[in-house]
Amino acid sequence: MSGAKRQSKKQRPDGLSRIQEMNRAKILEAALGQFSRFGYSGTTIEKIAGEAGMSKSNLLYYFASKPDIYEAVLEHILDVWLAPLRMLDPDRDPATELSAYIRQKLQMSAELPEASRLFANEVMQGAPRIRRVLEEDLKGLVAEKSEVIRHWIAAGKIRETDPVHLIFLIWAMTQHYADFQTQIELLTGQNLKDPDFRKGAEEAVIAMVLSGVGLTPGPA
Amino acid sequence: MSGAKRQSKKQRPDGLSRIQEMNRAKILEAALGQFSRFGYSGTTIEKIAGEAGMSKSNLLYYFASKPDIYEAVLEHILDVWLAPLRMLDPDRDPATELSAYIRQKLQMSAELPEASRLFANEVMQGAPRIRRVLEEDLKGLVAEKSEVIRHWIAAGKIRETDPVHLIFLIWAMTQHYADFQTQIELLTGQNLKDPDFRKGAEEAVIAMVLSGVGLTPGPA
DNA sequence: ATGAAACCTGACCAAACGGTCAGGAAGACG
DNA sequence: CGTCTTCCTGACCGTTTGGTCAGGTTTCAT
Repeated sequence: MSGAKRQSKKQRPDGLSRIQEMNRAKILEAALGQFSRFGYSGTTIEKIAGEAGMSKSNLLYYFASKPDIYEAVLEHILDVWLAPLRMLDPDRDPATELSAYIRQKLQMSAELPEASRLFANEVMQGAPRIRRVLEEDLKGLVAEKSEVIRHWIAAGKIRETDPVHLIFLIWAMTQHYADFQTQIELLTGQNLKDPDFRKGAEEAVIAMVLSGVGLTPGPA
Repeated sequence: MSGAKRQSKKQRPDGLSRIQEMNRAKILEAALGQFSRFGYSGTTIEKIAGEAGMSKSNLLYYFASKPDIYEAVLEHILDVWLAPLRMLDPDRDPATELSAYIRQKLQMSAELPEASRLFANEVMQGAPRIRRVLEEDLKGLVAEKSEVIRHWIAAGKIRETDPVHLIFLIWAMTQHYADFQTQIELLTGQNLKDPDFRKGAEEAVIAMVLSGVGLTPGPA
């Protein structure tokens, strides 16, 4: 009767109760940690539950099955993961855009290395659950951004380069710092969370990419 | 009594019988395929046995346990995997050496992508079984080859660059084509086994690295 | 040939895992 | 307060998996 419908609890349409929202978030976070470290098969729902501070039964109250959890985590991450590439702007100059893109990708590797590893894991196993997204969304996105790069080439702003390889190599370099974090730590004692090391990585990747497309590292 | 000891069968000291040699090889190959695709936990010894054309029981006659198989595969691969880096020669010119190194790494990604993926998998899970090798052998090797690069810098042959980042980025770019083979295939329909694509990858990586260290791609 | 060692098999077992279920505790609303 | 829904638990179950074992078959040197 009162004007606005109360939104505190029990909404079927879309919203979740406070408890649901909290617990689902805790589960997804714990699941990301486990799946990224131990892979799909190496992760048990009991460990996820433990990490999320609840019982296995309770976890199964929120997610019906293990595949359900895995897919939820994957979906939850994919958007974030592809966001930086979407921002490549053909109307700004390539040095700025490429530098910004690399910095964003490295930031993600620094702040969400688990996401990078989960994604790598999924792809290495043949991408059984994200084939569709890769074939459709990602393929389209890459085609679109390849066009941006070709546009820069045609305008004489950067050297002739294969756009697709360029994109792959930027992914490779930036994600490497997350995926091989352990190895990097063992060899250097540092990772992207050390500001100095991160700066070194940024400079190394940016220098390589910019000079690779025929741009001098340019002004500070 | 007879002068030379026969070597056909039953030698404890080191050699294996023909049957052992053959079956162990078949197991290791099958295990590489399985572990690299499904990870450690996602692989069952029964599937390995099936792939190797023998029964689970028989496989366990050759390797006492699953960890045993895994470690054997890993060890079997590590030498091959690190070989190219060992060959970096300070006395030859950097353009030749770096190009050759990149080509060798890409060749390995083309011919043994499973090995690359297995290695990546192991490292992503925290390198629990090859920590020692990384901390000792690989760390030493990287330090040694960093010195080579510094030597080139000091001699004015290449631009000032952080040697460790340079090595990481070469690893990243070359191994990416093996580790993310599925994604690359979904996006481009090609992989390193296509001669054209491989050539494109070689050119892209070499161009990027050489210009990254201040060398023009130079003569054909 | 023959006997011993090497090779192989199928039946079996205990532990771990994903998932179910009946029912109890806590929270929201009249 | 009462009651209805949501939230949570522990016991339980079927399957899968790594590994064992007793015994059979092949291989090979003599």
